[in-house]
This record gives sequence, structure tokens and C-alpha cells, in this order.
Amino acid sequence: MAGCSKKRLLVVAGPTASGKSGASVEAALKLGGEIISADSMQIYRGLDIATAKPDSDMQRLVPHHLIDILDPQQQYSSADFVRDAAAAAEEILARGRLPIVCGGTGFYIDSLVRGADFPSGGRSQQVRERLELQATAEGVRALWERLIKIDPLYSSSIHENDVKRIVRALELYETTGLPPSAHRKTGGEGEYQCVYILLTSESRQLLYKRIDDRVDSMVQAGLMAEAEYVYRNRFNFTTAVQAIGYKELFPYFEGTQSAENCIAQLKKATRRYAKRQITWFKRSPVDAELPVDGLSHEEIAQRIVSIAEEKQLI
RNA sequence: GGGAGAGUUCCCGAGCGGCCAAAGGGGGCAGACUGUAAAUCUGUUGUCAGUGACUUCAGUGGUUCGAAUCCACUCUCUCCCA
Repeated sequence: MAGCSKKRLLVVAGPTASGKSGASVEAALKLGGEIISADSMQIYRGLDIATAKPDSDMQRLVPHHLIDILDPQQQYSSADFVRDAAAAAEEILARGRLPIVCGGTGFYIDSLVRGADFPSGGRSQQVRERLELQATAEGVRALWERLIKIDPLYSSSIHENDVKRIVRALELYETTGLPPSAHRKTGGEGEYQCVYILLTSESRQLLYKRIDDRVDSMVQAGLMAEAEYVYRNRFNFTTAVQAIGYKELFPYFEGTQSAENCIAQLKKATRRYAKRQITWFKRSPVDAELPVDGLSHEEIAQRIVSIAEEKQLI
């Protein structure tokens, strides 16, 4: 029993198709936990198949938080996640249960765990849109040069082609009057007594095979219809269109590509995404790695529980 | 049987005497990431050794100081006339 003042938190992270959702549900049943989804796309209502959202049975077995909390035209951010996840954890703990953060959005998870503190304010849709327009009109180069003058330190840490980060940095500067590097928090401690478990695959090939199979079953489950719905709303669903599983299929709806080609493209995009996740988690404050190849959700859950015990979380 | 053309590094595809280990794209691999993150961006991709060396552009043999690039023959493929 961890008697310290910090709040208990179990994190189950991993790349797509590593089996985290299923295993987390099992683990939650064993531990008396509730799940906080750390997934930038599962927050959207109506986007179920491509996001591999836990089905209603799973959600009935164990309470899930931060799933279906927004309409697809709404926007969300890492800062929103930190706030919402912290609130959810609070409630769960108050009920005497264990919060289990489960997801693949490493940026969200690590922001929460590390206690990232995002500056208040510092956000302006208007400013950002203006900067984005400038970027396309005058070229990224122009913005980049402005950023160098404002914050040479920060600008040296990002690449001159990285439009999103350059725009964001300038947005931050214009709205707060301070250069981006002034906002950088030096490794905050975080307020959780956290056990961070990373689900891994020892064989990339196996992971990729699981991804391919899962895409096939998504198609079986009606992915095309869901994608067509997103396609029709592509100009409104600004963040949601970014999800893997829709945009790869757009050429099919436009009639420029066969469905087969698009699906192959989708598999490739998902594999690359998994690789990016793996790269991300290499730098995350992980406490334990758990190889999952060939294990059932039940078995993975079993190990999660023993790791939690070992680390004296429970 | 006659004629035209093509064979390039994992794939597609430029190159048409030296500046070519060979443009570009795809794919692979690796990485970055502090309020869009399933997004965005970067690097690398013949072998070996830190400058450099070595083996590559269907095959063989030539021409040349020098060839992926020119010539001859061989093989494979595409197309046109039979």
C-alpha cells in the first residue's frame, strides 16, 4: 500500500494493435479500476471503427472516461487532456478505485504524467489562422526568420520546415508576449505515484501482421461507410479528418483510386504510425516494458497486475 | 522470318564518354516532438574502412587516358510487319 500523498495512477501504453484496450479492461476488473482513455481520436463521437474504440460490452464491463466527449467538428488539445484526465482520475480515486490511463497518444500521456504545465492563455485561433495564411502566402521561411529573431534558442530546437511548430511558437509569442522557451517548464515532478507500463512487441513483423489483420476486420465491420461519412464532412471535422483510417480512403471516394489500393495505403499509414509511437515511447518515463506477442488479453492483464504489485502501487 | 525499341542500385525511373555509387519518386530503416500529435517535421538507404578504398547500371568481349553512357556478339523483354 503506497501510503504517500501522491495519487495512484496506472498507465498502460503501447503502439496500435498491441492489445492495450482489451488488456486494460481485464486489468481494471482485477484491480477495481476505471479506464481513462488517452487517445486523441477516440474522444470523438461517431468515429468508432477506425479509432478502434472499445465496444459497448467493454465499456459496460468497466467505466471508460474521455471517450465520446466531443463532436467531430470540435477541437481538443494536449492541455485539455491533462485537465480532463486529472479531473477524471480525481473522481475515480474519490470512489476508492484505481485510475488506469490507457492509450497510444504518447504526447497526452507524458504531458499528464510529467505534470506538464501549459501556460494559461497563449492560444488564439485567430492569430493562428493568420499565421497559417502567412505561411502559405509568404512561405514558411519568412515565419522561420521571424522566430529566429524572437527566440533563437527555441528555433534552433525545431526544423525550419516544421510549419506547425513554427506557427505555434509564433502564436504563443504573440498572445503572451513571451518567447516560447520562456514557457518551457523544467522537468516538473508530476503529482502522481505512477506505474507506467509499456506494451511492446519483440517482433516488428508480428506487430505489422496484427495491424494488417485489424485493418481488414475494420473493413469488415463497416469502415468504408464510416469513412464516407467523414469524407462528406471533411471540411468541418478539422481534427478528426486527421485520423488514420479516413483520409487514406478519400481517393476512393473521389474515384481516383481503387478501394484495394486505398486499404493497402491505410495499412502502411498505420504501420508507420506504430513506428512513430514506438519512437516516442523510447523517451517516455516508462517503468516496465511488457512484451505481448502471443499473449491473450487475460495474460497481459495478469502481468500488468503483477507489475503493479511489484511496484507497490496496489 | 523481317523491322523498331528496351534491359540502371529493394521497386519505379532519370542519366547517354569524365563533375556517377549514379537525379527524382516509391518503399524500408532511424530520429525529433512542451496546447492541432492517428498531426507535423527530419535524417538515412551498394560494401567496407573516420579523408578514402572496393564491387555495381542484363552477359561477354572491344574502342578509349577514362564507359551506365560508344562498338560487336549473346541472352531476355516489348512493340510493329509477316
